[in-house]
Amino acid sequence: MSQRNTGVTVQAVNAHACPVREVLDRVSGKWSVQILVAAAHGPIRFTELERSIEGISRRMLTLTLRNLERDGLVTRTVYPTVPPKVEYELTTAARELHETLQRLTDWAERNRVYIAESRAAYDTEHQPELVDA
Amino acid sequence: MSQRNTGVTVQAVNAHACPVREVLDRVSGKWSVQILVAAAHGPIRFTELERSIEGISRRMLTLTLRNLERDGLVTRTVYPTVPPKVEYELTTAARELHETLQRLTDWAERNRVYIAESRAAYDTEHQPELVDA
DNA sequence: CCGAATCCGTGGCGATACTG
DNA sequence: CAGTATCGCCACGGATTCGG
Repeated sequence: MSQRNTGVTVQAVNAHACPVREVLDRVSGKWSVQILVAAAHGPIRFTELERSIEGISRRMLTLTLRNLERDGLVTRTVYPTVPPKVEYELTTAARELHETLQRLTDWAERNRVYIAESRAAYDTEHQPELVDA
Repeated sequence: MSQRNTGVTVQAVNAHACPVREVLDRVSGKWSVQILVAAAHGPIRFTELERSIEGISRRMLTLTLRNLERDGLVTRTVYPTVPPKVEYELTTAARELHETLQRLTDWAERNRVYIAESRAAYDTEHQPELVDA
């Protein structure tokens, strides 16, 4: 729909080039991963997510969930009870993604110290402005 | 601590919690991954990177390289020749990261169609604004 | 050839308030 | 309980210009 997309905004241009970017774009959000992790154990309710994630706002929780749902990574189930109840659950694709992300976690933990030291070293040499003056 | 933590800006709060975020934060940049990929084959010069990446500006190439260098992911070697020559090379840590990222690529390629369809389906149901008015 | 410095637009995200 | 709507900040990144 809508032939006149004046913007095209990356997507078509970039998407084909590198599939990694595609993944990263949808995981690089500030909260996406934490939601995936929090929901990894099984179906979880909105408020439970909100409390288990610490620091997330209602707004961002909603937005991120919507995006994940849109990408087919979570399913949203509404129970029309008296106090509304909504459960979110990871799809198969998301669970596979979650596993893959754990490889990254491993890497991060193995290299965390190394990176920290690298930074420290770099910052020491390249003193911000030390204008010895 | 922190008398006036008007912002605190993530970091201290988030860093410890999830190592994945740490990785993502330094890979989520628009160009980081592409640089890692481009430099995966071996040492590569600044201008070579600039041309092989397509669409990157000099500024972003420099900035991203600096960050990667700071994190100990690339080494920067300057040859004080007449026309300056600078080569960038991945460190061991970066090469391991690069491998890990390929798992993500695999996932992306396996689920690319699924995601596209999910999006299409979602966008069809949740008609943007169809305000039938 | 390899950068650094400046200006500026875009959008991700937080804070707050309102709804069914 | 589970959202939606509105606002405003600011980091990311693009364009351009200057320098060794």
